Amino acid sequence: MEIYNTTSFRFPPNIVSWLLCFYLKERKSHCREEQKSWSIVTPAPHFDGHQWRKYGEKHISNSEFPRNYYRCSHFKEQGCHATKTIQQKEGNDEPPKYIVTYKMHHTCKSMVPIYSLFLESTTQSAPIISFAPGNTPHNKQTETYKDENDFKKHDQIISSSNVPMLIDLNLTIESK
DNA sequence: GAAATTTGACCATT
DNA sequence: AATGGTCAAATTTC
Repeated sequence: MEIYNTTSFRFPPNIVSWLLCFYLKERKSHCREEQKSWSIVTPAPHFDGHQWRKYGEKHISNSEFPRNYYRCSHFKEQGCHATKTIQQKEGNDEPPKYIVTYKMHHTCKSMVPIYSLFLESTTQSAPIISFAPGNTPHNKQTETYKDENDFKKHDQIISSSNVPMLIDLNLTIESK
């Protein structure tokens, strides 16, 4: 087994927010089917494993920053009604933070997973998160967490790190 | 030329 | 009338 290439990329922190969404108390209500909208705060509001199409922008009264409106890119072909808004949080955060508010769950099947990220989950089954290089089909996952203990381990690692929640993930491509 | 974004108009709610 | 959400034509980007 010979390593011939190593890539490192910064892992967007909203994944961490999503994990916390599942494992902190409030996640229970946030992730219920009947929940209509839920929000996260993140410095990286765009990467959440789904493709979005911007359809509007509004200035909000008493807000310094405009609010951007996105809907799922598969709205037309697949009738997916998931939407989100992104608005930069007031204050001089460095890096800036954004409030991302989601409405409706995805009903689409994502055709082109960027890093095959599965964070949608029912409350019954444990969520599955898998990372794979772009364009790689799901059977080439490099990491899969599928049971709760796995997740708790992951969660602890994340929780023990300090708040700038950027994780460097080494992607190692190996030959036989 | 297709697909995504920009941007003012338009609409609904209060 | 003010506010926030959506539409859609024009524009930009790939």
